[in-house]
Amino acid sequence: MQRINKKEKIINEKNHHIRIKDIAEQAGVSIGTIDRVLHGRGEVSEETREKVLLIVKKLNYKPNIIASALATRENIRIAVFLPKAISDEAYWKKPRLGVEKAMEETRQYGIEIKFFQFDIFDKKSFIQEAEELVKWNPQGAIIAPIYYRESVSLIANLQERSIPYVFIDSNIPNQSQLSYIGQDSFQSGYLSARLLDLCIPERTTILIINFAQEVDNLNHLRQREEGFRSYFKNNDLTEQKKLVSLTLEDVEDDHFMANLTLLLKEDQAIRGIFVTSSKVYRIARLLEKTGKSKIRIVGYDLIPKNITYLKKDLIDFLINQRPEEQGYKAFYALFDHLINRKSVEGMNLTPIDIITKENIDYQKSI
Amino acid sequence: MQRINKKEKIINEKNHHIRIKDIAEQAGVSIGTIDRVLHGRGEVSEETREKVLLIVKKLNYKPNIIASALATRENIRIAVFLPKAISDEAYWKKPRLGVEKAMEETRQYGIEIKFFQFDIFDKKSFIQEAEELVKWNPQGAIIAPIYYRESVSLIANLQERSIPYVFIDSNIPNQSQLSYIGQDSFQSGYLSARLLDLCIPERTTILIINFAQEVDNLNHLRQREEGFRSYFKNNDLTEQKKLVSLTLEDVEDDHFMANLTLLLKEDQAIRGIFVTSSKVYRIARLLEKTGKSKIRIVGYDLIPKNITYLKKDLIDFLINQRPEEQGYKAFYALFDHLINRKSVEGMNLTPIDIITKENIDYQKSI
DNA sequence: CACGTTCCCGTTATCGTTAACGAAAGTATG
DNA sequence: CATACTTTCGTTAACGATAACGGGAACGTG
Repeated sequence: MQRINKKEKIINEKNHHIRIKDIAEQAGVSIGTIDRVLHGRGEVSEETREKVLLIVKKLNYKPNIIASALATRENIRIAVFLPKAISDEAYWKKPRLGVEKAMEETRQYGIEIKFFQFDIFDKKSFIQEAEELVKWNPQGAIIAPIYYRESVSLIANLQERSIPYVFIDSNIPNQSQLSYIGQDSFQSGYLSARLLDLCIPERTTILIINFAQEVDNLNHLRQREEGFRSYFKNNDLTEQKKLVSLTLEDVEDDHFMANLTLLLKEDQAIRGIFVTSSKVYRIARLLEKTGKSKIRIVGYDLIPKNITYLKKDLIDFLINQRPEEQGYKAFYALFDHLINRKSVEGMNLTPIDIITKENIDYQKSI
Repeated sequence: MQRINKKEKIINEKNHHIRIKDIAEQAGVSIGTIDRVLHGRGEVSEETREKVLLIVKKLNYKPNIIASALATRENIRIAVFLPKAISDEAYWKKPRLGVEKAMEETRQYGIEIKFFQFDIFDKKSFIQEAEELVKWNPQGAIIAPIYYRESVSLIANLQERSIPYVFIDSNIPNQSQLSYIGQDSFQSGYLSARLLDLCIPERTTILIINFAQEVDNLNHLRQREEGFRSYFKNNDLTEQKKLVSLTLEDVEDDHFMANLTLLLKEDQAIRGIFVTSSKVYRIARLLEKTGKSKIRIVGYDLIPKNITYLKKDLIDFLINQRPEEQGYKAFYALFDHLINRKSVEGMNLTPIDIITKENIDYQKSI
């Protein structure tokens, strides 16, 4: 008995696909004309244009991007607009690494990347780099829209030149971004609340700590706290768990240290701390000195200092935003749009990873 | 002042790379000869072979896989050897989806995939499909080595024909697999223990439930339990938490239901249940009827039934193995090896995801 | 009518690699 | 020495898309 197994076999379309040559034949024109129609290059009469487009559609022509990449002479330029990473271990290093990884994978496609990195504390540098970006005249851009007003001005500029762009990390809704890649901050706060709620006894207090002067993700911080509080509201736990918000100005201050230590000593009901940013290591450092006892701590981001305290059991959970993956995906969103000519998802919410001492070593960055 | 920004600009190598033509020129031979040397095709004298290889190395030649894919006529065949998925929602559907996704992305590279799927309860079908696989004569294979002895025989066969293969889901150490892609079961059990330990009070009992007759991942189940128990040993918690193992034979049995219900009623100290497999929904289903009260439940895999109970708060944590990603990465391991000609990581341990009701909707499968 | 200009289009070299074809030289055999 | 065969190599047409080049027709202008 002969087994055919046709269903099991996925035949690649390499051996039977539509080429430009085929369209040209069907339409009775030259391949040069097809090229002009498909790329809006040169002049074509309306009549032949329509005829060609009809046949392209009928035959369901998909360009061979391999051949296209090979034949294209000019590089495609993609601009990456991110905050400067302050140190090597800083958060903003990571999206950049993701972009570079994706770039490395697509080396042969002839894509040129240029980073425009602004000082996160200096609005002027934001504006200046934005100008440089536009001057470079890229075919696509990856943008972290930290400053709202200035970002809107930048993207208006891009819009005008019909340069596609994707947002990363933060979103500005209702713009014409090709895609947004980032985390749902509200939900990550909501999740953090669940984790703390599971881990600490009833009738206790939870501290929510915000560090001020974090310009770059003010919105994130707010939404994380909102999500955190919503969890307790939605689950009717407001009676059971007391939430106390705290905004700390200058973290290196001894004053701050003393105050918080005092607070923790006085209020023995405090059994959980939620830090809305990656600065959670500062709280952990403090508790390392004064003794952590039974307090559970949740914070954000896998930066080295946080990982150290996670492994020392001084931080219990870290929420990971997969920043490398965000850069990686942002690049591929543009790649798919510009090179692959396929549609990309407009909203790409990064998974919310729960990281503990036990799974941190298995977490791949990309 | 002119800004150069050279450091910021990554120039793509498209504009200055070494071509086969360049090597041919340097070596004083034809491009046909280079081709023969690089691919071991046809006859070349030892003398010219060495000369060419020297220059290839000296110029650090990297083939342009774009051009290579375009010029290659014959498809590359990759065999995928997995258990048959019993239903649409079954676990084994997922690695296949991952392979298909990767396949779709590399459509233009001319790769042909054929699935050889065996009945997981029938060793004979394993052997038969393995024979079919070898007969197909692929250039690479993705293998889930469920049956140890039979797998060893299969890969001996592949070895002989120098067909590279990657293991997925389970590993057989010290074989010549190109890569292993799967989870560290021990560690996932260890992590589960941490989660339950965090969530339930001291001086309580935890039930470890194994479902028998799960041929496909007997080893996984064992290692998960081992990891789970190790957590309590390593952290000196054996006094504090009592662990009780339970192996259930036939889960649809009323007897089982009655027994477990009784056990939970009798022993009020039971506050946590760890199910070592994706069958956790059965326990959840049971507790839905009898009342869950304050018992925390951890289990494996994001199959639809489990997700339903997770959202109903009847399962607290699910451990995700990212099965789609495993298939996806297995494919790319072979792709990198066969097409990209770059080395691949021999050990690729999948991240151990903690999934709760709050982050399940943000979990991307690939 | 000569000339320039514009519009529309066909032809073809090129991207870097593959692989088929066959040529030239050397070796073996009668 | 003629013939067949082997070894070693060079040449070249693909792969599919791009884009430069230039040709011919139509039209306008003096």
